[in-house]
Amino acid sequence: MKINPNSPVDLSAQIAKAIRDAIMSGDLLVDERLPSEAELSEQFDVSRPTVREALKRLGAQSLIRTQRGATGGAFVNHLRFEDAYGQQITTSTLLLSMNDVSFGTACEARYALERSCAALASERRTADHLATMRAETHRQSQPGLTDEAFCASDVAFHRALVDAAGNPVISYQLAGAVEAMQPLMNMITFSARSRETIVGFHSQITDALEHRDGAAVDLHLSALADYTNTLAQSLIDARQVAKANS
Amino acid sequence: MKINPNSPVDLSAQIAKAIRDAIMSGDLLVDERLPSEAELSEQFDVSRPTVREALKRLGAQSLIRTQRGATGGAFVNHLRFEDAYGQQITTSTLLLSMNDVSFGTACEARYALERSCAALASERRTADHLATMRAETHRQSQPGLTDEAFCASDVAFHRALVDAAGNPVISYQLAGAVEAMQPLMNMITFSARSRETIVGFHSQITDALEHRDGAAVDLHLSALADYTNTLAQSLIDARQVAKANS
DNA sequence: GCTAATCATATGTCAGACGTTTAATTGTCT
DNA sequence: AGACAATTAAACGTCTGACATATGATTAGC
Repeated sequence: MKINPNSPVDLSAQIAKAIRDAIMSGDLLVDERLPSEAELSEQFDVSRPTVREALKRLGAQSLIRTQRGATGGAFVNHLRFEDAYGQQITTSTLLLSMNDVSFGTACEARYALERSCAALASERRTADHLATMRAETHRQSQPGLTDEAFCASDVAFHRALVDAAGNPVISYQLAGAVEAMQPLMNMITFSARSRETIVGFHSQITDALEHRDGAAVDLHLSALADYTNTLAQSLIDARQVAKANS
Repeated sequence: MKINPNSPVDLSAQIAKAIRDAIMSGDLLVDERLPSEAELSEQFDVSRPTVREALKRLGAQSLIRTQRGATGGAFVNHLRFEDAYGQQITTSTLLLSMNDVSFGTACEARYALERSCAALASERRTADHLATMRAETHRQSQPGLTDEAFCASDVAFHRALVDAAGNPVISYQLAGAVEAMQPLMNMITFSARSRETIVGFHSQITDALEHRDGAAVDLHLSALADYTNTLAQSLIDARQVAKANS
């Protein structure tokens, strides 16, 4: 746990790494209080601002939380799945937008992962999950819905499907896959007619889930994936044609 | 994007959020240079240390990178999949260790997600993937291998399987699922005999992949999942019995 | 014994300064 | 003119010291 002032790496980065390692190795337990900033700056032989920068780094990763006041300080954070969702979605969104992942690749990943919970969801789905999915499907059939609201509802539908698998690890992993797709879907304005088709798929999926027919859920998900991909591809082709004619 | 000095939220957190939003909305493009720390502190009407804390937060999420020197500054980072792996693994590991996820739940998630790429991997696997998997399987059959090295090789085997699907989004998502399991697996010391069984499964999976038989890959993965889960369950039961007798 | 004022502690923020890195500019020599 | 060396300027990295603010603990007073 040594800090090298002559390293090309920032002191605050070294300190953050040292503390992070201590947390991951179990040397620091959940809810345990770290030494105060003044004490840390003495231990690491750096100034308080440097320690603070290190703590902010850890805070950005939700590894610690800070509290002001007499009994305050930095505490090892109990990382919860809900806390990790947001970061997962942020990272996934940026990865997709910055690495020119094709719509096909993203779509393939999303549905491949989502299909993996079809069987589990069929086993464990509750009436609540079905109700949510039906409510969202109904919302999607409303005529006045904006494209944004439709996409949000679409995401909510698939979230319910994933959550129905009853496995928090899967829900966490798929949060990025499902929700990061929304910006990509927003790029393609679905026509009113395609909405009807999607609503149809959603109804079929929900029906299959109600009958606990995992194979059927998988089948309809695959069909939805194919439809989405084909639709997107045709729009992309149309754009290229328009571009070539201009 | 206004900063409220009277908010209960830290100024540095507000500034970080403002810049993060600008990056995610596309107002700041990849490799674009942010204003210098001095300029930012003037724009947001805060001191330079506060701006720096905000920048460290963003740096911890790999959203920006900083460069010293005359043409230095903070630049919007081109987030790459490889950069995101590490954070994904760190977060997944902590989530598993802090939320007393049962071995069964973690195992179920891991294999459910991994099976989702069986079909794709069968289509796209190259000779390279097969070679890696066979090499790792062979390494696992060496008698002198430590438990740690065995687990590392196990992870490498499954990484190759996932990468064979040829979809970077899937590889990224499964990095956490596969690699975060390693600490959990380390907790259970596999006997020499169970190693043989696992090597057998690995050989079957590789064979199926070589014949591009996705269904068989899926089948053997399921069998491996069942075996792992049963083995772990029996060890946990044995511990409880020992505990009750002590 | 209970409430209210005080105190101590620790984080949040600021101001100013100096060191270090790095690239561009300038200057000199060939 | 061209190549190399010295200077300069911009920007981040770090330090010192201070004040503000929040909050639990202590103490004083009734």
